[in-house]
Amino acid sequence: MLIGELSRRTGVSTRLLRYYEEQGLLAAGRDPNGYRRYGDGSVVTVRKIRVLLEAGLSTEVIRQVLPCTKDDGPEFDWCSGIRDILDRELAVIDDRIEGLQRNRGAIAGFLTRPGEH
DNA sequence: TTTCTTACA
DNA sequence: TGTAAGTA
Repeated sequence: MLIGELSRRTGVSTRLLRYYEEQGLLAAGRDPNGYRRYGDGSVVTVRKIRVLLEAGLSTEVIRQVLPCTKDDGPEFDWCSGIRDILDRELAVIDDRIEGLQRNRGAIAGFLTRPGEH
């Protein structure tokens, strides 16, 4: 199928589909006229990419993790060092949460202080 | 009409 | 990401 059909079947814009390819997430063949040609598997690949993206993973992490996903559900077939990569992601998220909690505490403090208005 | 690349908002 | 331009 061409990019337009893949776009309709996945709900992802052609712009993004080309971007995914540029990021090494989605493979595409080429027709003699230069048009990208996709196989049926591309539909599930795009769905997996979306799930992973919604988990907040960067395209770089997805590139490493995608080849180790199972055909059906987006999730994994624990090969290579996927666990380490994902564990590291969890750690950076925890760090962000800590920082946000500090921000929250500071702002909440401003609100509990009697205003001079 | 659809797709392609490049580039700007 | 959307969109414009100029093609094939």
